[in-house]
Amino acid sequence: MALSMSDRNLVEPVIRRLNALRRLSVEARSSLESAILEGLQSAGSGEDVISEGDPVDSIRIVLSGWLCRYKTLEDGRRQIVNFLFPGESCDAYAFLLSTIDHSIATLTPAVYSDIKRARFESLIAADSTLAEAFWCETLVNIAIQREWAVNLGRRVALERVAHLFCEIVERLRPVGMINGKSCIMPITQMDLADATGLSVVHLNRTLQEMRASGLIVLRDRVLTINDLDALKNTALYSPNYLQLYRRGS
Amino acid sequence: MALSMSDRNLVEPVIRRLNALRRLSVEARSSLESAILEGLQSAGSGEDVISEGDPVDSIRIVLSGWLCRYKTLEDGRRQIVNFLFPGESCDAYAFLLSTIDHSIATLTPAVYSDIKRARFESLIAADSTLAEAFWCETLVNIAIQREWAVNLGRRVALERVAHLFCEIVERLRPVGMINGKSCIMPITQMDLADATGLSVVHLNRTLQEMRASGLIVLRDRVLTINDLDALKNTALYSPNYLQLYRRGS
DNA sequence: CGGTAAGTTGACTCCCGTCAACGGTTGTGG
DNA sequence: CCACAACCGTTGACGGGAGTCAACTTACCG
Repeated sequence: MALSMSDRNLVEPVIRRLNALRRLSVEARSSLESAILEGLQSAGSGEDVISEGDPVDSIRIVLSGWLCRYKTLEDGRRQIVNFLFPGESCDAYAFLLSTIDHSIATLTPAVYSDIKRARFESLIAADSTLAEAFWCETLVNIAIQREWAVNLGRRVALERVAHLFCEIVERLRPVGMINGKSCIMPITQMDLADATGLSVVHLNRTLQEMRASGLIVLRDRVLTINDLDALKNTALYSPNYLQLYRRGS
Repeated sequence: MALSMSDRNLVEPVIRRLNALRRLSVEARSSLESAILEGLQSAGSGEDVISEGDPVDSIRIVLSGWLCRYKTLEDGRRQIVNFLFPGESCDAYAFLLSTIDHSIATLTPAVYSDIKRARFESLIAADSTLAEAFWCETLVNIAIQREWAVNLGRRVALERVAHLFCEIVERLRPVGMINGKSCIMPITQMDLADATGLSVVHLNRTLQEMRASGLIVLRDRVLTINDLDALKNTALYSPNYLQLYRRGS
């Protein structure tokens, strides 16, 4: 696959994200960039990137598009347990276990990099800071996962959807995907329902309610939040779990 | 603190658990045992071991008793996001981030070991297999966390409680805390409610229903499951996420 | 013996799921 | 160019699962 300038632009948020977790050396950054560009993949919308039970032998890094981790019950009920946004990596180190316990799918057309285990291991062996940065990302992911449990277990529908929107905004911001008070919301209401543990019908009604009260504007796949503090208040949102700041190395 | 034979017996499940994730050398096992015995702590029931926002500078390993990870909303709603059973470790490597996003509390009187960061780092630096074993535990924890999201988001009350019981049994079994078809259930219905995202009243009614249909026997803090397969069926339980088997090293 | 925590039950309410129908948009093929 | 299907969003009607409030019992403990 030929490299283009736009590919390079896609890689930049990945580096920036990891660099925010652990300051990376110039060499680490460039070797990471090379590895990412080598494994470039693209996928259409609604495709499984990896399925529950598959053996894990590579890691993936999202460059553009939205993906999700999800699990399904025997009878078809689906729960999205997390989103994967541009700049985020999936399952670094997951190959330490034998198989994967959940599936990952694209929710939009997406570009990502698939880095084989051996390649990844040599990458992190050469630079312990890089290894730590990936581990930090994993740890932040557990924290997000915990907050999702709180969201699903203890918030009512309105709070739940509000909280999800707050989190999405805060996760998209550092990768430059927020324009002023708006961002693109490229997924369906069914996806949002599966992420919040609601039925599609009730999710739709909750969105209506949020529109009516002026909490959000959502039209033509664009989400606008005029008063983010108000949204955070109704969500009982507390940002500390996202660890959006750097720890002293 | 003087060492006793019973302390040694408590450490054994920890070693066994980690050894199941990665085969440990004799030296690794004994150095781990020493580190654990050095940091021995005990706590009464209902005590916070670490609170949300605290800086993290040590890891903890549970030797006896039940603990939980939980988060609370401003208005007091509590969600237990995971349990910590004997043999399990909390937050190995969590010090890579700055502060902890949730609290950990004892649900029963407990004995655990508190190993300082420096001690832990020298331990794993000396043996990479040990380091990997701890990472595997962390990865299994994420998988459990994901399954909890599914449980809270997509199962109804009866399925939810049934699933929790299945998981508890499968996690207690490898550390020898299942006697035949029974185990001790040392926590209150409020704890179970907070773990399943239900109100205490509704959890109580769900337990009644499970008792009436013969799915469980729960009396005097003893849980008996006569037909585990039946329980798993009503829970839509799929065990793969617990990774209870060893991967080829 | 009083006080507190845990478990249980009834009554009532309402949030949310289910079922169903309808409109708008997109894309596709005849 | 139009018919048709498929997908998505929306709305109404209805029912039931789960929350809330409150009272009562039992056990335990100082």
